Amino acid sequence: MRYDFSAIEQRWQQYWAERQVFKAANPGEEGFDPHKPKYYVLDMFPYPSGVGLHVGHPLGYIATDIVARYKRMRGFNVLHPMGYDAFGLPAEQFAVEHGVHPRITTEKNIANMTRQLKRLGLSYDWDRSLATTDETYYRWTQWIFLQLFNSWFDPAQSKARPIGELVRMLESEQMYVGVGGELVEPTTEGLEALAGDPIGVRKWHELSAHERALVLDEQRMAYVAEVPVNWCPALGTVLANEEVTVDGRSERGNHPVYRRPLRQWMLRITAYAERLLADLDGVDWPEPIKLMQRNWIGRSEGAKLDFPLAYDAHGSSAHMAGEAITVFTTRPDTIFGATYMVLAPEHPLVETITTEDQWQAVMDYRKQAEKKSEIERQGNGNGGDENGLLRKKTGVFTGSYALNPANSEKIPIWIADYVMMGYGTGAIMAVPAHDERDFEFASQMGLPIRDVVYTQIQAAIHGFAMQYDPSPLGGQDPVEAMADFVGLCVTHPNIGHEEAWAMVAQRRRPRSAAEEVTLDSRGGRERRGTIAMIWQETLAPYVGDDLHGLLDAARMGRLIEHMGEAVTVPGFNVNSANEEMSLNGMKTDQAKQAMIEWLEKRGLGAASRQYKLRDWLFSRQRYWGEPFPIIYDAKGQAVGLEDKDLPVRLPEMEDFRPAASDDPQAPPRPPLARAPESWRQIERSGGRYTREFNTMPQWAGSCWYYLRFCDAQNSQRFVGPKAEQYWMKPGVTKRDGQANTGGIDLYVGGAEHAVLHLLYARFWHKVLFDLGHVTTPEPFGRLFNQGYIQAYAYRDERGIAVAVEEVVDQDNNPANQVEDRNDRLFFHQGKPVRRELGKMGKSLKNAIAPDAICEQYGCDTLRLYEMYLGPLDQSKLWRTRDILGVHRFLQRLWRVFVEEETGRLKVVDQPAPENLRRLLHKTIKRVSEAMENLAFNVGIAALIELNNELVGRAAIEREIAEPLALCVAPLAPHLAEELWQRLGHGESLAYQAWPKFDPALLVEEQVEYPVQINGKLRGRVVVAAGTAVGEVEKAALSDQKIQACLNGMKVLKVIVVAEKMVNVVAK
RNA sequence: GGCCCGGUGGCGGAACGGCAGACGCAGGGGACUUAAAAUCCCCUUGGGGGCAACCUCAGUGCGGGUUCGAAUCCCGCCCGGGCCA
Repeated sequence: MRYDFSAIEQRWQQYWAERQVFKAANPGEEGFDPHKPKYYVLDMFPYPSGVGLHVGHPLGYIATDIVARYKRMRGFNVLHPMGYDAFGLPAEQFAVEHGVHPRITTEKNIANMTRQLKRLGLSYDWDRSLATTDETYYRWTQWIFLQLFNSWFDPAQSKARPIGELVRMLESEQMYVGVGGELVEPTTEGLEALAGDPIGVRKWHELSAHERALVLDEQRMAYVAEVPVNWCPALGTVLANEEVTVDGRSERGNHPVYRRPLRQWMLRITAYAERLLADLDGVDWPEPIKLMQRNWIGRSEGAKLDFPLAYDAHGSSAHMAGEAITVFTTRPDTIFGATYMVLAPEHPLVETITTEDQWQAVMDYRKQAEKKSEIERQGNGNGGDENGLLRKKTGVFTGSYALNPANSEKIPIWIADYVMMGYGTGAIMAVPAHDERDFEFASQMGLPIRDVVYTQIQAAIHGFAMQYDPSPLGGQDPVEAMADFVGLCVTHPNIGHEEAWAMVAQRRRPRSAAEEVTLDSRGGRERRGTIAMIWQETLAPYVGDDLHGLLDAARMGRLIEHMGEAVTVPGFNVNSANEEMSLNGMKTDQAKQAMIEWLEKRGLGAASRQYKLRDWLFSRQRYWGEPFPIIYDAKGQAVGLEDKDLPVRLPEMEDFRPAASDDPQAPPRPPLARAPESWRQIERSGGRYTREFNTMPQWAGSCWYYLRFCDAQNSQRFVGPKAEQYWMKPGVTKRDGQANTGGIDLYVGGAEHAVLHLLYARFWHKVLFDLGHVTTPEPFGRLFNQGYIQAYAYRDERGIAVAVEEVVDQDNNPANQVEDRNDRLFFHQGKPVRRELGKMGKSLKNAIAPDAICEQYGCDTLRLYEMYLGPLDQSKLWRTRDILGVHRFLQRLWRVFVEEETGRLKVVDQPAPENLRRLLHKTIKRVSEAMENLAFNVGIAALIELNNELVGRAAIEREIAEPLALCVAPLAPHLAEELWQRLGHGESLAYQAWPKFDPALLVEEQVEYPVQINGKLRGRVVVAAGTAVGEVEKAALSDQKIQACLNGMKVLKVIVVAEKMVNVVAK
């Protein structure tokens, strides 16, 4: 009887399904055991694509399944669910292309993927399965949106609160409303209180109903704003920044994306920037992912300050009086070097400040800038465009000037598209000497470049220039003298410039250790000459062939312009003093601090923190997404629906296509605007309302599915509190021993979701946490990124990928048989193709479906093979040929238990030989460790080793057989169940206790010590386990071979590492 | 350009700072077979030596360093991949 994997796998999959072996009971439900700890292990749920799974997808699913099965055997209540992220662009694009309703294709795709997943024997609790497109699911996505809509972020408490609480604060006059509709705290202390409330501040009861609504809308976590967005006419929708590639194209479909202002729903994720940063410390995630999130949030420390407008000479009118341009800078230490300002073309002040002379040019420029994508605008000069031409910075002078608050200098205000409205304040102070883009712009436009920060060397050159006088040098080469001077200043920072000059002039130099070192590494040459040479080399790029040009530039504070490159590294301030203060000589950090203090004292600015993170653009002009639970009254005021109005169902529509266009100016026309009137218009308490026509982005549904899994059938709440508290309770300690604040014990998925999904989900979770709907501050306690499965792919002469299975080598061998050889040429339909390695998938046409592998070898083999490929977190190459290796292992395992000819069980009830027992316990230890570390490749290797020992034996003892079957169970569950049953057990092994190893059996009776002499292996000695270190040393030294090797040498020291090795240090 | 991750036989990969190459694939040899498949056994990092169980030198991208001892830790490079500009 051979290993009949298809019969075995079918039988056990049926058994598991019929008996609901993997159903997880919730607290309070029948079968729930409150004494067990919980373990929540989750996969990033897939998008149900039309082509189904390839073998790359289940890599993570198999890993989590192994963990789930292992944890069950370890006595945990395991929550292990699966579902589908089924809304969104790709589903809709597919539907559009095939002319079928997305619901139909989505359902079909889900059915197919479920079938594929079930075939892999994954132990999901399928009763908890969901799709984000289910009405019973998106009803709650809409409910969460309403939570956002009906809450505001209270900066005082740094948390979201119900908007009703804000209304009460306004009503009770704990809060007023400012001129711009912003919230203002009543002043109750100090001089300001005596002076009364600031001008323009109003109290709640002074506002009309409409005004009140506007004030509240400004504060909501979900709000509407007209913002510059990424408009993709070809897809007929706007996209989030994260969905736009570096070249300004859509991630889906690679269409051009344009920047234009549109009214859109936004989510106030920026309010959480600080907490999203800080709370990363409480979770156990890969450091690179944390880093990517930190970079994305992009906190920068600096100052916000005002540049007052200068309105004297150029006939600027009185309406500019008192106006100022607010800028944010991370380099307040360089304010003295700000020689001009730049506004983003869209900046609201542009129209105010532009003079008549410049009006036409400025307006023309604005139009031009609008057409460019943000990425085009960002392009810094060193990048070329498609034609290899350098992208030039562009800009126009507005005709107006501002006053530099540090030195009261009048500086010109320009507009340029390299400044973006969406970042900072949409205006910058330009410091060309110390910012690359400003430098480039200034060089191009002929604006002044003033040095205010020098590196050590530059400071020394500057010092030399100030001291320089050719007369005392006699015949000495001035370049040599400068090298001497600079070297002296840099190596002896305490020597003043005058003193240094005096020494150089007299050719006297101190000797020091620093010089010795420099000399030694170069070797040999005459001391003074060598050092001078080195400094001359260092200075060569500064000097060029024009020392006097350099010295003149240095004297005038234009060294950086002379050098042709901005200095952006920290250094020492120069040329930075006014009547009240001086930064000169300060280090950058110190200068920043001093400048901020001065600005604050003068009321010109203050320390400030900025984030790169933008608010989340939440509207899409597509059909296949969650409709907003929002309606508009006759005045266009947005109103949130009530719970009882949910779900807002997607209307049935014949034509759900987006209004795609090639015209960047085409207006967005969401498909829902064409929905039947009965859907678009609703009556409510006598008024007529219109629905919101946008839909939510794909990320919405994936922001909270892990919560729904805890209580997937709940029709009363998005998740029941008991279920949430149980399954989402932080249960793991981080690997550094600190408490974990995240609820999910293990979350496995690809690193491509590092910033998008993970940041959005954390944001929603925190809002829900603040509002009291969930009990942990973070959702994902431990995150693990699995690597990709790569495969060879082939491209023809046009660079188009061709199907792998149609490629052959020069001898007509199928490519996948010889792909790892380097002497092969490859052909597709007679034409040569180029081989490359890439992530397995549709686009490279190198996908391999799991179904065929399951057919040929069984899914236990597939599971094992995927895990055996290598470390889970690394990318690895798929080679179908190698599957045989693990398949043979399972065959041999079968034969260890079952006699092939008769089908008789080979297991005997006798004690096992000592050496086998020891090997078994060592194996249990290795496999257990592998399970904990997700190092399944190593665990499988251990099992293979044990099995190789057993394979020749006529019989196998039960004390070996049973633990072996249990150890195999998480990895190859079907075969393990079959063996377990044949061993005489009536029940599934899914909840059998994981085997324990006996530490006593791991201690060898004898220990072989390798003996090294001076770190080189020279022999071995065998001693009894536990032999004292001194005895081991004696044994090693008296060993014949070691004696021979030590012949004539003097033993200086012997290092004995207990149970490890001996190293003899001899001479 | 900055940051992050990686680089070990023909290949995938093992290896708490302690015997480099576990385990698997491919390859070679053998057994059983009419033959094939399947199965089983042996060999397989490179150079040199030995009839031989073996001996010996080199060796974990390159160059330095720390250490009794480095694939592993540190510094500087090179190459590949990723993220951000």
